[in-house]
Parts: sequence; structure tokens; C-alpha cells
Amino acid sequence: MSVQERKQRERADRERLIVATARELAEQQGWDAVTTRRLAERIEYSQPVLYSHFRGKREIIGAVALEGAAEMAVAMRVATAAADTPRERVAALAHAYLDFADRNPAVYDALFQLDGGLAYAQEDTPEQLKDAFAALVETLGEVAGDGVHPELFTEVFWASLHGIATLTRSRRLLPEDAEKRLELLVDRLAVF
Amino acid sequence: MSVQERKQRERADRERLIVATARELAEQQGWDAVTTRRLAERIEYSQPVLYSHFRGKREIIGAVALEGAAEMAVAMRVATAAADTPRERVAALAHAYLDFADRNPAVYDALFQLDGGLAYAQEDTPEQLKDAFAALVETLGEVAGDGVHPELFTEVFWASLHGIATLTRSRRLLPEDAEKRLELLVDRLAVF
DNA sequence: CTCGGATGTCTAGCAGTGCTAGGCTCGAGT
DNA sequence: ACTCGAGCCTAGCACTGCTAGACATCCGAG
Repeated sequence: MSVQERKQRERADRERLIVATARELAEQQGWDAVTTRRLAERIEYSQPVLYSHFRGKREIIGAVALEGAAEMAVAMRVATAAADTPRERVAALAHAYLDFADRNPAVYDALFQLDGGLAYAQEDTPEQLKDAFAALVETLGEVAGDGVHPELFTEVFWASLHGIATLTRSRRLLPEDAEKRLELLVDRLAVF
Repeated sequence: MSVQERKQRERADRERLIVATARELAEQQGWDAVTTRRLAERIEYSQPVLYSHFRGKREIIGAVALEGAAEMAVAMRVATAAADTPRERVAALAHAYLDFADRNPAVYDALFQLDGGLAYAQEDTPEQLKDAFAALVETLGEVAGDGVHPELFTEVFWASLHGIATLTRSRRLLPEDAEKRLELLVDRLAVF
């Protein structure tokens, strides 16, 4: 019995190692560099071992995304907790969001650009994703304005942040005016 | 002399054929399906011919993007021309933008998601891209509000539309409330 | 304490990718 | 009429995600 438990524990450890290594490799050299061969080599197992944990590369991306969603939710809640006024909270949230995207581009891609095989905005959406969205609603709901659904407002605000994040990173928007753009967005969208 | 001219013309024709075929294939089956082999087969030449026109797949994506940018600029100008008030113009522009993204997902990806090797927001940015942005500024500049740079405002509005377009297409936002989101965005961001 | 069998892992390979070296063919210019 | 170069193709490289099948290792029953 305890032998089986040990094996299960070791398996779970290895799975965590795979996800952590994939994430590390993706952050270092981009997701294109995360090949099954390279990943297998880094964890010091052969490729088929990856497939005994995940159906394929897509599921590995999905696992990194879930890990990232949880971290992002924490980061956003920490950032908003210190702020006193609704306005400061929204600004802090927006900054925290873009900051996370900037510091963890590979994780951000796994979450919002790549296909990790995850369901979004549905009943069977993983808890981590629901909770990350909930973290947004907590701060944005109070500035949605009269007669506007908090969730709908949050979606619009989130989409705007997402657009800024992705266009800036792909150098389609110059990073210089980032701060001004963010100010404008917060001032116009939110109702204080 | 006329022989050389004919050859140049034929070369240009073939180049257009390559771009059109790549675009068609991408719209039909997605950019992943646009492989050099399949593309070569469709134009009834061997793969190396592609490389006598373009440095690689990236440049082909770039060519499709430029073609798309020109079309998008036209579509946005046509949509806004018919509207009388600033408010109607902005709404028409936003609809035209999302409509284009929806109807030409592969072209939209070439423009704003994939790497086509193009420079954005710089001096050496291709004319087609500058003009597409100019088309946005033409309508959005007049609703930027006092003391707000028209270009900066346009960037923010564009980024928001981009976020909505990409998140909706990747099913991270449900398409049901698309219209409501757009209304909210227009009402809040623009100053009439 | 031995041994059968399941569990776990690896090697080798498939079909596909972007891209290129080298040779062949055919037609243009002398 | 002949040469020679432009233009094109075949074949191949190193890589991708993924998998079949062989092999070893270790667990539990007798």
C-alpha cells in the first residue's frame, strides 16, 4: 500500500517538474523552443514519458496556463488590497495586469494567446480561470457604472488590457506611451 | 528587351498568385495548413520557387498582411462615409473593424497576431499599415476629447477593439454579448 | 525464495515541417 | 547553330509532435 502511495507521489512530483520545466524553457526561449525532445532532455526522461502525463504539447501549455492563472489572481488581489479609493484600485489592477503580462510573457501566452485546450467563460471552465476573472470583477465591478452588468464591464476592460498587452509586446504599439494609454483607459472606462 | 519585360510581368503575376493562394489556403484551413509544400503544390511549382520570391514563410505572411491592411482601410472608410454624426461614425468604424476581423480571420492574424516581419509604428513602417492606422485616426481623432492626442486615443481604442476581436475568436469571450460590449466601449471611450 | 506478470521506460521510427544544395533543361543572344 | 546562363526541380538536411514495440525492473503471490 505504502509502495503505491510513494509511486503516486513520485509521479505527481515528476508532473510538476514537467510543467515547471516547460514554463522555464518557454520564458527563457519562447514557446517555439519548448519541443518535446528538449523538454524530455531537461527533465532527464525520454519523450514518451511526457505522454504518460499529458495527451500532448497542448495539455502541457494548458497546465502552465492554470498555474499562471492562479498566480495572476494573487498578484491582482495583492495589488488592489493596498489601495484605498476605487480609482486607485482600478489603476493598481491595470498596472498589475500589464506587469504580470510583461514579466511572464510565456505564461501570459499560455493563458490568452495559445491553445491550451481549456474552456473559457463556461460551466466547465477550470476553477483557476474562473477565479482569475473573479479577481478582476472584485475591483472592476464597483466602477461599472449604473445599469451596467459588472461582468460585462469587466470583460470590456479586460479585453482592452489584453489588446494593449499583446500589441505592445509584439511591438505594434510603442512602449513609450504605455503609461499615458493606461491612464486614458482607466479614466474613460471606469465610472467613479 | 520585350522578352525581359514579359518575364518580369510573369514573375510579378506569379508572386501575386503565391500571395493570393497563401491567403486563400489560410482562410480555408488556417495558417498552420499553409505549408511550403502545400502552397507550392497549389501554385503548381516546386517549393524552391517560393524562395525565389520570398525569403521564407514569414515574408509571405507579411505580404498577405499588407494586402489585408489596404482592404481594411477601404472597408473602414466606406463604413464611416455613410454616417452623419461622430457617434454614428465611431460605431460604424468599430463594427467595420470587428466585421473585417470576423470575415477574414487569417488576414487579421497576419496583420496583428503573426510575425510577418513588418515594422509597426515606425518610420520604415509600410505605407499600407500607416494608412490603415490613418483611417482609424480620421474617425477617432474627432472624439478623442479635449487635450488628448488623437493618435494616442486611437491607439487605445484600437487596442480595445483588438482585444475584443482576438478574445472573442479564441472563444475566451462568448460571442453572445458582443454587441453590448461594443456599445459600452464606444459610449465610454469616445467623447461626443 | 522464486518466479510470473504488470508496470514503467526507452529506442527507433513515422509522417510531417521550413529551407537549401546541386544538377538538369531549355531557350535567348551571339 | 551553338553556347551558356537563367530558371526550375529533385533530393535531402535537421527538425517537429507523436507512437509502436521491445526491454528491464520490481511487486506480490505461492
